Amino acid sequence: MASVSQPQFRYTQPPSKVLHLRNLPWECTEEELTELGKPFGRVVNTKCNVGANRNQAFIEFADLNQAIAMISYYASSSEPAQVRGKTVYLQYSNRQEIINNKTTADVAGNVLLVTIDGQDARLVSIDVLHLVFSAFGFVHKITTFEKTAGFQALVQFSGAETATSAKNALDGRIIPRYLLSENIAPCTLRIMYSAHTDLSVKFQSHRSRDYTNPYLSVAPSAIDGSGQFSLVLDGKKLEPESNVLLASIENMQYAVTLDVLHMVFSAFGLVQKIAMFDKNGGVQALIQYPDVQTAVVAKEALEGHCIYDGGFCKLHISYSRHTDLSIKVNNDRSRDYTIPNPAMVNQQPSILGQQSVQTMSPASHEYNGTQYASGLEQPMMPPQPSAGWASGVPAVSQSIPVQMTNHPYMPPTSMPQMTPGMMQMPGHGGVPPSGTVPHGPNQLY
DNA sequence: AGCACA
Repeated sequence: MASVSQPQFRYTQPPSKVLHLRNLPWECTEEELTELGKPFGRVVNTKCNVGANRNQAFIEFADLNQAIAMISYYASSSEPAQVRGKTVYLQYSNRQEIINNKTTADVAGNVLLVTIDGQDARLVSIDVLHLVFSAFGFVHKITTFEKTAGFQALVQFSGAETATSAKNALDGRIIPRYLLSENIAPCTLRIMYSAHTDLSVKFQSHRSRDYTNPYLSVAPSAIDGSGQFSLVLDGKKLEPESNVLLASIENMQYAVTLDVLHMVFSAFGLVQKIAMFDKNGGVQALIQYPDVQTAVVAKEALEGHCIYDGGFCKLHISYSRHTDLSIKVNNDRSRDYTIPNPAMVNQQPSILGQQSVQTMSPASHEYNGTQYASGLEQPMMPPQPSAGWASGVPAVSQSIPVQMTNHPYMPPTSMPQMTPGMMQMPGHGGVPPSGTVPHGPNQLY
């Protein structure tokens, strides 16, 4: 065998009045260390939260014999040294004194270094962090990053006072469950002071935010393929208002056709163009109005509502960065309604005609995601749109059987005419009498 | 669970 090289660790240390402890709970305080050493002598200095995991510590006794007493005691004790129920391992330190560089982590500042602990720590969004810390004062900026210590965030407050109150209240606590998805494991916050006083946030992104400057440009990485912002700031969408809306459809049990979208969005004003596309396994659409105001009203009215009863085809709407869509071809997925197209008009009703023959039971035509992709099969006829906003459908579409649901939306300014029949539709089943169908968009003009 | 920001 080769000669014995220097062992990485020496298992017997020469005595020192400084003891090295490991396997401590990270919450361990200097007071607890003092308590632990007190029975054996006078503790003159301590240092906790040492090491990358902050689970090591040092205790310095006034006299070497006191340190020896403690080591000897626990060497033969049946009860191990414990802090907060955790067994701690101790040995002589290879240093002779504790050097207490009172730096960053100990000195109160306006910026907190937050470590998020837990299985799913990195699933905690910056918005959740913002919410949690905002309880203690205005949060100026947040940055998040990954280090060896795990998923961390720097949270900037106005001053050390608010930062300290947040630290005192949140250090060691878990993020309230109701702020996280049910399937996310508990996340604990560990908080120290950072040496920073002002974070530099260049972009609004999923990793960093500057709440003092909402109009800071958005990181290119945060803009998706459709030119859409996906950020949220203070619970509000960050993107500026636009005359073009991006609608994504959640829980799409039924195929949503261009015509259904046109009908729904026409309730708030002239729809100039619609483009539908597949995104992340779902369907999204860009809907263009002539002006921003109409789009704002439509967004406010439709956001979060379902096209069909039963929570089907829930709409999520945000503003697009687009102002004018370029529709290259009029087909079942995109349409420019500003350009009269006789050929299209002739093609289009055929789709509606075929679909209008019978209604189907909802179960018989669940959206399977392949209907569009195949290109061979026409999207099947969904049950009639039935959500509250349909009350705003223009009079030309009044043959649509509209049901008033639990959350009827009344457009704040211009409530379109209601025909008596619209109000009198019975039931909430979402399945219309057979033979009813949305009018083709061409009839609106 | 192994020595103090490298």
